[in-house]
Amino acid sequence: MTEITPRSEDFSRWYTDVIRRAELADYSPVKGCMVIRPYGYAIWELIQQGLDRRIKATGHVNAYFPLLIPQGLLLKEADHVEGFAPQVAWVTKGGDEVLEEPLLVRPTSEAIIGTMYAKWIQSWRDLPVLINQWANIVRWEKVTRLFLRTTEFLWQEGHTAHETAEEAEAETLTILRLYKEFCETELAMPVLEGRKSESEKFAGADRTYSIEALMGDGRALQAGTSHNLGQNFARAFDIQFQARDKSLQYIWGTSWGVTTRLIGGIIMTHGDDSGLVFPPRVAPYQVVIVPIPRGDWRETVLPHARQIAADLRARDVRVFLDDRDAYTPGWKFAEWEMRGVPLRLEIGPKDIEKGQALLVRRDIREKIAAPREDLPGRIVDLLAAIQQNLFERALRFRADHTTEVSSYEELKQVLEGRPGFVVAPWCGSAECEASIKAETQATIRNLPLEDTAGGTCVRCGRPGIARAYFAKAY
RNA sequence: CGGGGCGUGGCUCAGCCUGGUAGAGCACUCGGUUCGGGACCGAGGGGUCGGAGGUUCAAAUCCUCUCGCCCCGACCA
Repeated sequence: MTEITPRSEDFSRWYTDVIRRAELADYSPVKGCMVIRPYGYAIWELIQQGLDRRIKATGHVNAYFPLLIPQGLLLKEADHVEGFAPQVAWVTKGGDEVLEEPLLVRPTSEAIIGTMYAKWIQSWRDLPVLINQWANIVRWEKVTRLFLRTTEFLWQEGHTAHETAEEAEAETLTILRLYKEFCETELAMPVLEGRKSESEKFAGADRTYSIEALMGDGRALQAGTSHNLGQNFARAFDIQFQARDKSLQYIWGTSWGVTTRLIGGIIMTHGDDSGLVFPPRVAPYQVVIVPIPRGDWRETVLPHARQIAADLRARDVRVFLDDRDAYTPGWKFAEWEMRGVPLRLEIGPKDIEKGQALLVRRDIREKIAAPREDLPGRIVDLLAAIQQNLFERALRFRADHTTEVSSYEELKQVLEGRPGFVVAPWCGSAECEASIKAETQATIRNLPLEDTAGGTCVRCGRPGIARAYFAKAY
C-alpha cells in the first residue's frame, strides 16, 4: 500500500499522497488535468448544495452559457484581454475546416454573458439581473497542482447587472459575506475578508474582494473572489438601459466565483499525519460503521449494524457500513481515518451484550461508549461538536500564526521564520508592494474592509492607507 | 518559462555505472484459517522497462531527440 509522507515532514508530498491514496483525485493522461474521483466529487456535490442554496436564497438564479467564446468578444475589454490572453486555450478547427474566427475555451464568462446581457437588458425595470452558472473553465497554467491549480477546473460564477453603483457594490459585498459564512459554517475554514490591492485585482474590475484562508503549512489560500466590475464591461459590451429619468445608462456589473480549489483548502486546513480530516457537513461519509466479526457475526452482529445504519439514514446522516470481510477491523480503522471520516462506530458481540456501540472521533480520537438508545441523536450531536471543534481549532491556528509588525526588519524576520499572516501598515503604492514581494515572496493577500488607516508604511515610511495582510500564498 | 529531480507490473522501488533470458515488497485473484488498531498459510495472474530514433551479434542498461510528472522560482482561482 502506498505510504503517506507525514504532513509534518513534507507538506507538499503529504498533500498529493493523501489525495491519491484516499482516492479524491488522480492524474489524467491530459497534461495539467486531473480526474476528480467519486470520493472527491462527493465533496464537490456537497459544496455545490450548500452554496447553491445560499446563492438562490439571496435572489440569484442559475443558467448556462456556452463553453466556447468567439475571439472577438474577448477582445472587447482591454484589461480583460491583457489579463487572460496568456491563459487561453483556442479552438481553431472544426472537423477539418479551419475556423474563420477562432473560438476560445472560456477562462471565465464575462464576455459571453455580457454579450447576452446587452440583448436582454433594455430598461431599469429589467434590473437587477442576478445569474449564476455552475461550469467548467480552462486556463492554460504553467504549473498545476491537484485541486489548487489545474488546467480545467469546476466552479460557480455569478454575473450580475445593477441600476446603480451602490447596488453593485452592495451585491459584491453581499456575496463576499456569503462566501465567508459558507466557508466557516460548512467547511470549518476561517477566512479573512478584504479588498485586493490594485495589482492583484481581477482583469477588468474596479475593485476585487477576496476571502483568504490559512493552510496548515502557514501559506495563504485565496478561497473566493467577488468583483465590482463598475461599468467597464457594460461599456465594452454595450449593456445599456433606459433609466428612470429617461436617460440612457450603462449597467453596473459584478462577478464572483469559488472553485474546486476549496477542496484543497479543506484538506490543507484540517488534515494531519494520519491523513484527511473532513468537517462533518461536507464529509462524503459522516459515520463509518465497522462491525467486529466473530464467529457467526453475519447473523449476530451485522443485523445490529444494519439497523443502526438505517436509523442514521433516517436522521439524514451519511453513513457507510463497511461489512467487507476481506479486511480486518484494524485495517478498516486506519483506512477510514486516512479517508477523513469524522466519526467511526464499532459494534461487536461485547457491545451488543452491553447494549452499546463504541464511537471514535477523528478530530481528537476520543473513544466513547454510547448506549444504544438514542444513538442517532448522540451521533448527530457529536457531528455538530466535531464541526465546531474543527472550526475553533483552525481559528486558533490562524491566531497563533498572525503577527502584527511595525518595522520592515520585523516583517522580513517573521516571514523567514514562522509562516502565516503578517499584518503591517502599507502606503498603497505598487512599488512597495512589489519590492516586498521580491524580497520576501510574500504578497498582500487583502486589506481589511473596515478603515484601518494609520501608522507608517512598513516599507517606505510614508503614511499608511491600511493595515495589509501579507502572506506567502498558493 | 528558468533551475533541480524522477519515469521499470496497480503502488513504492532495486537493477543501469561495467550491455548478455526483467526482480523485490506491498496491492490483486483463488482456497483456507483469522478479525476490538493496518492478520497468516498455500496456490496464482500481471511488465514491448514513458515514447521515437541510433550504436551493437545483443539495449531497461550506452548515445540523441522527445513526452510526462514532482520540487523550487516567475504567472495565476
